[in-house]
Amino acid sequence: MADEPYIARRPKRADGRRNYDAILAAARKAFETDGSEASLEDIAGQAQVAIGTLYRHFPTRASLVEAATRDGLADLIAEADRLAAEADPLEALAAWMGRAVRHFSTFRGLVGILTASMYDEGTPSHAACSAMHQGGARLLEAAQGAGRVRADLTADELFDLLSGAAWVRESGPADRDGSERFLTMVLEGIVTREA
Amino acid sequence: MADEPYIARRPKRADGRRNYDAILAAARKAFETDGSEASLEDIAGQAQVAIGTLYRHFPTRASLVEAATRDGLADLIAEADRLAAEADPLEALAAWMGRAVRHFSTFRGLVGILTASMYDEGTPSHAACSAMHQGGARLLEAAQGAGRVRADLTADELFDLLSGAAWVRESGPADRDGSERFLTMVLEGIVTREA
DNA sequence: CGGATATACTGAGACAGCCTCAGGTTAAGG
DNA sequence: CCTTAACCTGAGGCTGTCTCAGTATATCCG
Repeated sequence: MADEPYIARRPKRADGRRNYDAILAAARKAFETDGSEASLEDIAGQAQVAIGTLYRHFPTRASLVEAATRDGLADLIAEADRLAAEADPLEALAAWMGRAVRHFSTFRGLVGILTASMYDEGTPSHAACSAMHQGGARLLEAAQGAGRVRADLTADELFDLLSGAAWVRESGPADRDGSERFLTMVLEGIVTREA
Repeated sequence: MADEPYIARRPKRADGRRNYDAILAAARKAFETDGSEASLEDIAGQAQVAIGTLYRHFPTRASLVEAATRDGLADLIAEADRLAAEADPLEALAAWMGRAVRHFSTFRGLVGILTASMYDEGTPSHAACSAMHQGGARLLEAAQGAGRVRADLTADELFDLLSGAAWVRESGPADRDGSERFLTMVLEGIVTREA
């Protein structure tokens, strides 16, 4: 608890809000193009704002990434709740896994930041990551309760599998998205089954 | 074929070889500690060599990484051949997968470089990566031929799974190596089987 | 409307890391 | 020894991060 994680707050003054939003929009575009390591100076330039202004609103790169992906993560968490109400727990889990992988690989570098956030409390995205962890764990437990998923799989392990799939998606060649098949293999296993 | 990939060659003069080796040793240590993004200036400093000397021997970071991991990759390839001679094809494949994952995560950032090399011919590690790809593919085919592994799994997909596991290993918390269980899940699948 | 004031903006500059290249050094062969 | 190709050096240009002293202005309130 040495220092509070920076959660960028929407500022009070009108010009502040304008700049905050402009920076966020520029950041989303830049992250999409160049990944999470996009130049902050470029982002500031695109937002027509001096570099100091960017740092005023987003003191760390992680805080900017967090703000840029906040809505998407919230959607993902909401989706977990929605799917939990579905009839088939295995289908719900599988569907959510696909969605999670897609969110994790919104842009290059995101999975890494999210994974780090999961285990480091002093990080802007930690709270949201924990919430997502819970959502995923609930879906997993439901599927396990129904006897559809092996009982010895932990939520942490599930997220390892999801992160791996997301990493493959963001790192592989542009013309091949391996994550779909990746998840199939994870679900079904690569070893043949006895009939 | 625009430009040849740069494979660092052991230089001719005695002082050149000395420096080359010193840089390589320093690089291995630095990569281990700081990952593949370790400061090249620091590495040069540790090797008691000016920065220009480092660049003379290793014109790109990738070429230094390639040289630093060349032996390990060669061992891995040799191991594939050795295991191919084993009795049980599935055991051979599984054993090799574990070994591959361990090599891929020798230090932070390696998997990314290796994955990029796999699909980009203009890269120092491309040749070795291709050889490794072949070795893995042979083990896979053997296991598939024996009916032990699902026939629709391609070698590319296998490497996706391995890369994912390696990435989890290098990115996860230091006190938990998720790659072991990761591979178990990949092999067996997380969905329960009908008896 | 006209201060007062907290909030916000600016951009120069310190610093770190990458990479190049012109100029100096030296090992090795004859 | 002398030649020469191989090698080494480190200043310097460049990009990018991050800070901070100085300046501007939105907003509130009388």
